[in-house]
Amino acid sequence: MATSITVHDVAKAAGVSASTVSRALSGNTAVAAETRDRVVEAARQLGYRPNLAARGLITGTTHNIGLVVPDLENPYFASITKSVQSRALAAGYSVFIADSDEDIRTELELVHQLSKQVDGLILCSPRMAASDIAAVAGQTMMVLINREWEGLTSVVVDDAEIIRLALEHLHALGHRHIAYVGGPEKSWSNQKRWAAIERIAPTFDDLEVGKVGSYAPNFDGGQSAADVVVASGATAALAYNDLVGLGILARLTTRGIRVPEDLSVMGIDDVNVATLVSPGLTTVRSPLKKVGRSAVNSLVDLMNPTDRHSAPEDLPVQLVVRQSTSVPQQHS
Amino acid sequence: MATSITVHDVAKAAGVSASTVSRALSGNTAVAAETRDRVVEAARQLGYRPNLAARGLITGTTHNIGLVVPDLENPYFASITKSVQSRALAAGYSVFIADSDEDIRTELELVHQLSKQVDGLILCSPRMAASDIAAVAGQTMMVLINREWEGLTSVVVDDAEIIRLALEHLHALGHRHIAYVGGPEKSWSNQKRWAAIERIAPTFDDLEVGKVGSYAPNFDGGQSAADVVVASGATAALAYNDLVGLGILARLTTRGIRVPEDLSVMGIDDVNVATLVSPGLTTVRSPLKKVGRSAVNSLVDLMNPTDRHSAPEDLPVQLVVRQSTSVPQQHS
DNA sequence: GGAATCTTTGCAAGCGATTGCAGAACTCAC
DNA sequence: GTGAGTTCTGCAATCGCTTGCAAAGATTCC
Repeated sequence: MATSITVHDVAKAAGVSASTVSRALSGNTAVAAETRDRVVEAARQLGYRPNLAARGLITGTTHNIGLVVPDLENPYFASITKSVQSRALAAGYSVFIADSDEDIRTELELVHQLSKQVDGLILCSPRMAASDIAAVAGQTMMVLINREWEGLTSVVVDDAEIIRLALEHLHALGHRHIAYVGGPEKSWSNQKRWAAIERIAPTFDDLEVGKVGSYAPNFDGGQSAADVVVASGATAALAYNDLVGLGILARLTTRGIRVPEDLSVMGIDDVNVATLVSPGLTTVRSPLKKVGRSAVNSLVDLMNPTDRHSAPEDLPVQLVVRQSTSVPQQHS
Repeated sequence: MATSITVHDVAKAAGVSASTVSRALSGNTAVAAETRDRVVEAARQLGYRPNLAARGLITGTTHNIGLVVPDLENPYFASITKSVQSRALAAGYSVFIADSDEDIRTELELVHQLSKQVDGLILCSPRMAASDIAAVAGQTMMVLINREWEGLTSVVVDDAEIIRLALEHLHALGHRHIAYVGGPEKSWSNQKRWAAIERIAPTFDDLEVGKVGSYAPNFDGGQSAADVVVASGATAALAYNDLVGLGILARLTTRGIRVPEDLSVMGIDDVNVATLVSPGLTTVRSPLKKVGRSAVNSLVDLMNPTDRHSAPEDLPVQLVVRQSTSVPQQHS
């Protein structure tokens, strides 16, 4: 591989010193117009691109950010990742991606690996211990998604409102016994959602919401949960997220249990696969694109304390009714 | 933010020089066992993590790689991304992610931005012009996925075999008129697949395969294509990929056209959402996880020319029959 | 015991950029 | 023509780390 060209090459070509090249290209300091043109032209001809590592060494800023997610194949995180990447590009940052594969150890490892080569980190649905988060936060700028921690900036969707919308919908349909299919115990969102249920369920007349196990937050988890849901006698299932909902749907179909006639099923998030299935999955939509964008904005604000801060976006959730929920029928 | 600790801090703490710290921690040069222990202990206590940018500056290697994909929300690329990330981590590399959003300009822009801060690049389904690829390849180590270019390493699944398996399956069921629903014109895979069809279709008795338009390689693209497929009079549709297949499925369901009774539908790739729908989508599976892993392995080999090269993996494709294909029925 | 060899360590240079400082060149006014 | 004030540019230091070289100390061998 050809050894890449440096400021010195450009300097030589333009007949100036390296410092002049630096100044001419950065534009921070005054350089004679004629000189600048000569430098710019030389740089263009040689195809010069500054070595960002070297620059970072001296300026102390890499213009890189890191994003840690539990599972890239989960469309929920794929959407967030996509919007983070897109917004970061617009803001002049490159992004390191790290998939912890739902594993706490891996997550921590990745965070450490990344923390030294980025200006800031976005942790999405982190499972790691609060103490570890705090430790890393002391060294690196950090924004949390779907988790809060004192003193740290975070972007969270309103879990309580999600739950309220979901319960309201099911209750309005006439359901009085609902099973909540829980996600990972360590998941902050899962905890928040269950807490919201315990708080909000009593506000509805005659509504009983039971919790069913803890399952992996994906299709397989839903499949595992389905039979337990059926056995619980509930007339509706509210899944931790859409993938779990889809897993339940699939398993029920296999068993010949009709949705929504025999059992209503709801997801949460409205990831883009929720529309693909039939019956379409009723769900509560989280504004994933906004979440990612907002996280980057917050992080950029954090990293450039001098700039004017962008106003925090609000993150509205919304009930999306499809075919997987209906009025409960009497069991035979 | 606390200024991070350097070799010098560790050196002072351990009562040695910076160079000794470097040697003790890297293990490349002999260091007295007792000294090493002291250094390691000091480093551990201080939580020292080397500044990789600084190291990269001198060793000329960043231990970062870049991955460019057209669409992270597409489960096909999500799977590849996940396996690339995972394998890269195991090999000691961090990965930059770049989503070009199917746009050639963005893709080129991202490649340039990344090329200066990585040891190597993986380009997944690049749409960019061959000349641009060549230009970048001159500066940065590079591995291509789903595209070939003279002199460059690439990882490709056997499109001809995919097509052969698909046509064989549909022909065996009795289909004689098949519609191929094309993906993006600039997509190398799409070109290869259609070329394979033109070559292989004639080897089957009495088989006619027509091409239907060019559609976005996603769910929406499939929905757009469905009506045209129906109008073409084909008894089976072979989609450019699973998402297009799912889009077709959804649109047909909406129109009340039964699958597979009225029309058989096949996808390609077997992305992990293909199982979620009913009827399940018949498809030809590409070994996505292996593709990602293999790309990283090749890139690592390229970047470390001295090491023993890993044997190239073979990437077997496989027909997966689900419920979306069957014997064609006579039209009323 | 002394020369030769080996091991261990520190000094200093340098990776590719940025930037404070100071000198050179130029302008302008008196 | 001289001094003051501007502009522009180069020197040299620096960021955090690695590494060639050489010196110092330890060990071996005759």
